[in-house]
Amino acid sequence: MRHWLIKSEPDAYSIDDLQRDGREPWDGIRNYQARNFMRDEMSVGDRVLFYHSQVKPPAVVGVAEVAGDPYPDPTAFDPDSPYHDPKSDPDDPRWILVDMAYVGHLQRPVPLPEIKEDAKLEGIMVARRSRLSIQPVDKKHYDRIIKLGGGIVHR
DNA sequence: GCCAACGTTGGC
DNA sequence: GCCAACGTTGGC
Repeated sequence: MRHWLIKSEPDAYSIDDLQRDGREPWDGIRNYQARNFMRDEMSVGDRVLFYHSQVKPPAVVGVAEVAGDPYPDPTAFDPDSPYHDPKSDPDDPRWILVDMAYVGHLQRPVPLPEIKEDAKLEGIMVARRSRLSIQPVDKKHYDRIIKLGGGIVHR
């Protein structure tokens, strides 16, 4: 099993939204590296840190899991979607996604400044100002974040 | 709101 | 195929 981190702006889609929905297609990803992770490297059941960006402070707030196999992102074909991409041909889809399912909240959020200061989290991608919205996370870093967050709780 | 980082586009 | 211009992300 691999571990990941996904970023979301809570104003657009928060961990509470994922809890309410239970399962959600992770659509709108328009970065090739992030797409490749979903298409080629994620497996059902992989655990995913859910990170809130664009808030003060940014923080890991919960955990999701990969809920299904990859398939074409339908929003790419929808002219009314903000994610519409006319260059994505339905016969050769450019954008691929997986569904994410809610696992739980962290007992308390782990803010970015704390991630940066923690010696055991040295090298974690999100501390390096990476703009990638889907990032692989080492198991030891994943475990450390869960520990700093006081464990996973179901609200 | 600023701006650094960085991915994408398009002219040549 | 290079690279300047441009657009977006996202911390601060």
